[in-house]
Amino acid sequence: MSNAYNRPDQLSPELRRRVLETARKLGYPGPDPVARSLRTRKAGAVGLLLTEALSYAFRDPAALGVLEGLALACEDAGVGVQLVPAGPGKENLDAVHRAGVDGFVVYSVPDDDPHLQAVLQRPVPTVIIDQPVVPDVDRVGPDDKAAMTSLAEHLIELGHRDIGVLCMRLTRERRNGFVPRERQENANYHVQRARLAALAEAFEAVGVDWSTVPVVERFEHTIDDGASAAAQLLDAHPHVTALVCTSDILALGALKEASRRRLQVPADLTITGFDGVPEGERADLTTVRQPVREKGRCAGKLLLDPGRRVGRAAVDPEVITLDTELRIGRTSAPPRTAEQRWFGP
Amino acid sequence: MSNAYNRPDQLSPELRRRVLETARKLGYPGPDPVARSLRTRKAGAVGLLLTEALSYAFRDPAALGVLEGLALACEDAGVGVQLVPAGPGKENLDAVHRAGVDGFVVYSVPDDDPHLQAVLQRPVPTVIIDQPVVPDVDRVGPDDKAAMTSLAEHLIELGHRDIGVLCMRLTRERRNGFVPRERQENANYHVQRARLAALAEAFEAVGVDWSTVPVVERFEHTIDDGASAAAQLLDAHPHVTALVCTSDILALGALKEASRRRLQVPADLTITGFDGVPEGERADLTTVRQPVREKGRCAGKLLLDPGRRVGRAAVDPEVITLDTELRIGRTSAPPRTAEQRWFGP
DNA sequence: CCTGGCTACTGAACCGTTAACGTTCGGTGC
DNA sequence: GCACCGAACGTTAACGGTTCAGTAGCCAGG
Repeated sequence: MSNAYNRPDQLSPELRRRVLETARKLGYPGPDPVARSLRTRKAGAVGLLLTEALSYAFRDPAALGVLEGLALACEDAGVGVQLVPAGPGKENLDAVHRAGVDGFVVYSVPDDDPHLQAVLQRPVPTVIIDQPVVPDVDRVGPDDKAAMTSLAEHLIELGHRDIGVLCMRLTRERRNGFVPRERQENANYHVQRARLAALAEAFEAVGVDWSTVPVVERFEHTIDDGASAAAQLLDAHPHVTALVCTSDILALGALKEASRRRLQVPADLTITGFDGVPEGERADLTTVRQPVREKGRCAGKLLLDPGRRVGRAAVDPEVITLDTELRIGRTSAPPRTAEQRWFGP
Repeated sequence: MSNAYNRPDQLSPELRRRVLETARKLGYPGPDPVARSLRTRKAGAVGLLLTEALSYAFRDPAALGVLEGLALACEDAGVGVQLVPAGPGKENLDAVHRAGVDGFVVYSVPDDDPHLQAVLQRPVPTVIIDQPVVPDVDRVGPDDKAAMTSLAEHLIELGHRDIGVLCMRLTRERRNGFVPRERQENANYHVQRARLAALAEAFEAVGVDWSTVPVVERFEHTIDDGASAAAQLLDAHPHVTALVCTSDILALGALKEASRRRLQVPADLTITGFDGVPEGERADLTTVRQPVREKGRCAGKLLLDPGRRVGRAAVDPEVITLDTELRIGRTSAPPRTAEQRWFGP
């Protein structure tokens, strides 16, 4: 029976024909994929764990790029991609336990995410994209520290010393507003932590007291939240000459707010992003471009590469660091001097 | 054992604790999802079949909307969404056969798609979005004919009689260029067929000879292909006063081409789309808005509603028609009169 | 004629879980 | 003190396919 479908060479064409015909007559719909999976120990799909509501992934262009890259890699290998629902707040660990997949790709979850724990307990290979860093687990991501450092140096070279920062959520609990230094350093999102730390280090190196630099956090990652964060920051610190945003989305929001306030970018205010999403490109944003699609592709390949694994564990846990590129657009320029501020350029 | 995990109420807390502890000591990773699926006959996931390469779905905002809606519905029900790779060209029916899912959502495939056949042979419920229409299978979609008729009437009212049409692929085989009427009527994509037919009917009703109306087809569905289609059409028929596009993406391409030619829209040329995607909204495109997200949501709900099914078949196969809305933007206006063309408005 | 080897096919064990069923036992009502 | 009942727990048979050992049948060589 099984042979008739899967090994035409093992039996005579005549018998195969007879078997298949009888099967058809009996209304047999072909081998059951689940039973097959049980026996062969291959589900033919990889799971994608996102910390966000599923629908969010389709809003954020960076997440979309990752998804696209992963889908591409999986398509090549002929396996499906299963979106595992794991919204924040409502912990649904069962979704992780119940997913019939051969491996997981975990995208950008906080250090202490319980879903991640659940994934790691499953006896299947796992690749983490971006964050967090877990010992003995493959990871794909850019060198956030180095990338942010190069961006910071660009701003420093331009002459900015009086900056403000807009960042994404730092913990799983909803919180918005100014972030004291301690919270920055204890953030559960490794990527945000690294970017903030890189900024702090670079600016302290040129004599800026980081504790005076305003950092505003937003839990939701949307253009509107970026705008409101920019507003909050500019209201309290109208003197800043540059807004450094830890994502392009936030930067686009900042641009929106700047335009609402009739601030010239970059003449009155420099704004920078991070990611290099198409929308940012269109706005000619100064940002760090990272190969989002490549991240997904790379993660998929790593997960599916049969040579790399014996049993459940990676042969040799790898951390793949992807190249980033500083992209200088039209949203960054030297700050106005005091005179320029009063008399115009 | 099973009870310890799934029915805490069936045994004493003491025993449960002991069982769980021993399990942990033995390194038992929890019930195997595949074996569970085999036994319970529930995979905890629904498959999404797209006729396009998986990565394409992440490019087309309309497809993305559908995906988002479906993900939303599935998230509510706690089931995953599995993207089934079924790129065009390379037929990979096995991907359909091997997918361990409780049902399929099929999005916009041609009438004669072999993957669709494979899906229908599987003993699981299926919902088709948009196309094709298959007897006894649930379908969710707008009334394309009525929607396109209302758009046509808008153009007719404005005074357009000399139009050109840009449409998406009409068959599975790659083909680009002008489309003779016969090919329009034999298109394997039901939606395109319906939209073209509605246009033809409406314009013939006001005396336009449809066989003189140029229709240009593009296999790929991108802004650039829309632009090249517009170029091809305008080169051959510079006199048209309106370009009707069967999708917003194509219309955005047409806008791009118009701007390249320094044609004023809508003064020199009216351009209309179909779908109502955010990008079109931003361009203030005249279009037909259809609730793409709702399509996905609706399909998911239909598929997962336990009351609607006995065994594999739908109790009462349903065709859900979603409302559309004519959205008049700033890309449509009355055509210039002959004098205006020579002397300006 | 017997044996050895080859091919074509058959049967049974196994994958890990769940759900149904059977057993035991302590408690309650008469 | 006996009969009955329900809760708690142990046992077992599928679920449907794959795989592998084993058998039957055949032909060739000794």
